[in-house]
Amino acid sequence: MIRVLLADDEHLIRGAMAALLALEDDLTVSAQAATGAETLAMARALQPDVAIIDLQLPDLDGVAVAEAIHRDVPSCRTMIVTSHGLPGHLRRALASGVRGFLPKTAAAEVLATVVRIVAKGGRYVDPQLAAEAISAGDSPLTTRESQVLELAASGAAVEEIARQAALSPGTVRNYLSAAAIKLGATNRHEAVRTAQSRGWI
Amino acid sequence: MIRVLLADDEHLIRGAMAALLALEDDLTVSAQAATGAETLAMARALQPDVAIIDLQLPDLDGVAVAEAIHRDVPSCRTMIVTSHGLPGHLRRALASGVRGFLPKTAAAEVLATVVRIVAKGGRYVDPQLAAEAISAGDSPLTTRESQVLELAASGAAVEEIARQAALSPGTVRNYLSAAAIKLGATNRHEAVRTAQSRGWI
DNA sequence: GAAAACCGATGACGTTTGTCATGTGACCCG
DNA sequence: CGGGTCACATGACAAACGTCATCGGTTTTC
Repeated sequence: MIRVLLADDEHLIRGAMAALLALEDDLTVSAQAATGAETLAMARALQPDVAIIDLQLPDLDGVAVAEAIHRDVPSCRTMIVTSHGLPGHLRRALASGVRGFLPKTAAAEVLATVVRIVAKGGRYVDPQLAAEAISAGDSPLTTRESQVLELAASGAAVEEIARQAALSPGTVRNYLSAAAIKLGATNRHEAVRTAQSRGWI
Repeated sequence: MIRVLLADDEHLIRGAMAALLALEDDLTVSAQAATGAETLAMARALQPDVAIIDLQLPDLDGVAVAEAIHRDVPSCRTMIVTSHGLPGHLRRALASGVRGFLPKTAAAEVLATVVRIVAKGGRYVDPQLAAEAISAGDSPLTTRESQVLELAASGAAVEEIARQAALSPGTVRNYLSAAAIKLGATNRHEAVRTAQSRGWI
């Protein structure tokens, strides 16, 4: 029997997925969590075989939770499910040892299959997403460009960004300009949207 | 037996919700749809008792689908489920005759209950969301302010917005300025974010 | 029928951006 | 050790933006 930990902040969805998994004879949902901290605590306490983690959790990023689980509960394999299938997220997830990556647009039937594959130590990535991730390539932005662009994502003015990043306003504008050029955008806001759509910030 | 039509573009979620509803003896999921057009076609063909519609569908807005169903299949009651519980959406939905409104953060147990209430002709709105909708109030933006702000949401420049809205650039700036003031924002981008967070655009 | 909104436009103003040239210092790699 | 990349900064200029005053026309409302 494969023991599953289910983490998703949307209660309705979490319950629905539990119902879906309950249909399988060889799987059992032994715990559910709504936040990253809760997920981690339950993984430690119950040592499940597989943790299914939503990428968007209120406190922590799903990938960060997975990383923490790998560190604290090495026997527990992890897989990510997400609404927004962004190449950047997939890249980050795989780099941190996540074994399964499934967009919520995937067929309902595959969920149990992927859980079994992951439980056995295998890997599964949604084929379409994998293709996108390969064709999208890696982020062309430097560390600082990413950071500044991330701060710009909230719509803050240059001065505000400069304060938060402890940089001079002129430097901030340079970084934003460089990022926009690399992303083929005509201004910072377009650049923010592009970077977000590829999961680079 | 209450016959349910389930519409959600995320296959995994749709399947999971179907599994959840299948646990109830008095409910049956008679059809599933992934797009607005599909939903409408199935509602016409099968005349279900209740349609559960996700707010975000690839082609049409969930509320628009509900409206079309009310027109074409008056016997079918509708309810909306959504990831983002925005007051503006709730307002729009209720105005167009939707009888149930549930954020996906609601408890899984209530789903079947709400379906039964709606099937009987009753209404159900998530209490927390209702409170937010009341306290948030209605949009202070005029038609044109909303429209221009919506175009600005994509990060387009004033000239681009002016072209798309068939307005002069100066007029666009006036509307954006007025909208920003009404929303207490210091620039258009902050205004866009504020308006989006309240479901006003 | 007047007042109050809203729509659309223009011109002017100061501020904020985007862009470019240029410089310094740190670090890594061949 | 030298070249390349990155981080950070400054100064300068043109373009875009935010704001305000003001105008005329329509619709809604009291």
